Amino acid sequence: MAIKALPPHIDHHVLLQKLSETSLFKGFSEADLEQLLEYAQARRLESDTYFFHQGTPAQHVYILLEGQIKVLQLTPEGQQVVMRMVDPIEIFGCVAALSGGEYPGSAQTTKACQALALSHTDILKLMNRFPQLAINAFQIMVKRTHELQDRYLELATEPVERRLAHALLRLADKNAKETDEGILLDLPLSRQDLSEMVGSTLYTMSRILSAWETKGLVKTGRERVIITNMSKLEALAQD
Amino acid sequence: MAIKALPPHIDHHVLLQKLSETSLFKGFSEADLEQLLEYAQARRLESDTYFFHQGTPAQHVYILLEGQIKVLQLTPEGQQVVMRMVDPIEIFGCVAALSGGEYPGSAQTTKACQALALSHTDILKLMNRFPQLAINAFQIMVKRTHELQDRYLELATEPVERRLAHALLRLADKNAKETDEGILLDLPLSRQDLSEMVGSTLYTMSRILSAWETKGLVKTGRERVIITNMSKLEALAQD
DNA sequence: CGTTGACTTGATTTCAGTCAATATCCGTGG
DNA sequence: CCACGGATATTGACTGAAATCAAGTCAACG
Repeated sequence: MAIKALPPHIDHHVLLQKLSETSLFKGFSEADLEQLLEYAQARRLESDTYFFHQGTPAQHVYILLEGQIKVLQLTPEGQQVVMRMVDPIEIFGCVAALSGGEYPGSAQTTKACQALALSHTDILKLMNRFPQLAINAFQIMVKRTHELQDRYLELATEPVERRLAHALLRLADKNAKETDEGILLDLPLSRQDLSEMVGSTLYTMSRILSAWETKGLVKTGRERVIITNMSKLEALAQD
Repeated sequence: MAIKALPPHIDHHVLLQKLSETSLFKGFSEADLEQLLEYAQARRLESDTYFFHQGTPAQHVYILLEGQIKVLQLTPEGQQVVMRMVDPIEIFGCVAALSGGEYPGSAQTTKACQALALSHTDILKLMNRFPQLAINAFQIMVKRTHELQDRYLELATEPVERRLAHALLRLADKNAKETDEGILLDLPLSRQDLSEMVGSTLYTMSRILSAWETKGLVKTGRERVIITNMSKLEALAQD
């Protein structure tokens, strides 16, 4: 029950409640979760640090409680590509850790983060005890694969501008914060970051955002994007 | 034991042998396989037809015994992208059918094909009886995801020429056929097909292949590619 | 302030897509 | 057997989207 090193501001019951809503632990009773948590370790990381690095043996699955991370892949030439953004109550590192290989990418924090870690071996044990855990993991994989396929298709067929629109809409889905100016994407978001999500360059991002700003679709600032006209942006993304 | 509609030229024992080597049925005894096959139906399809279409409910998992198929995805604008090629003793349709949604792509035969079909519901039953089946399915998903990630990275960072080189090398891995001229890619392979694998156009494919031919890397013909200088092609793919 | 990192903008280049014309191969049927 | 028609492929000319390169601006922060 006692999770090592979990900071006091996280209420135990709220935590259980939250966990029972994650895709990994969906359908688990409080008692089951208590048992699961026996194995969990808390991890706290500052902004701009790494939970794990590409190519290292995958020893842990993580559940993000607070903050945000991005999963990066690095090409041999050193170019970065953002594979996905992870927000609280999502798991990451699961593909690698469940199959027992190496992490295919690096997990970089974009804010201060609080997470739970479960070791590779413990997870397998737990899956034996709770078959539902394996089923849930499988469902997560399936969903992940679909998302990746969608983005692959996008990358193969759509021009940069539309890809950027899609990327912003996806971010808005998860990180929307209403303000009087519009929908603020609530995360540090440089032109460089955007270009890595979209498979382009920071220059092109800058140009497109400028053009959109004059058209009244967005307001931009240093590492900030505010969507001021959602419907027009959606129209742009589709056709 | 008796599989409906399986043509006589397929020997039962050879079939069992083959199946036990597939990633889905790895580790299964002959007796287990016999039981599994109770549920299997044979499907025979001509070249250039479809096992299933994108967007239809995923009712079956298929195991390809003979021939070859490609899994296509179609954009709303009608552009095709080849997600992967499937060769004998691989399974396809598994992601969708195991998760119970719709097929995310279409499975088109490139040759006459012989396959076994297992229904969605039967597979779930069998997974209960043989937990190893679920584990194997999971491993397949993991591998598939990795491959897709690799190709995503490639698409996001590499120029067309290198992507084509990679695509040909991947095909050579699975469909190599030694000839006196070099390594023949043993499948009907039009410029159009290549462009859909690489995310480009048939014109660009034609130009690149012509250039390569004058450099002595390949020999090309109508729907044929022969790799004559593998090491140079590999060098091109890497850097 | 001065330095630094994020951003913008213009000029230029390049890669690859588009369009159009032509060539080549292959099966089919007269 | 040859001619025709329909894929399939090649090639050239052109265009365009986006990358690259190069200044330069702006805001934050010690």
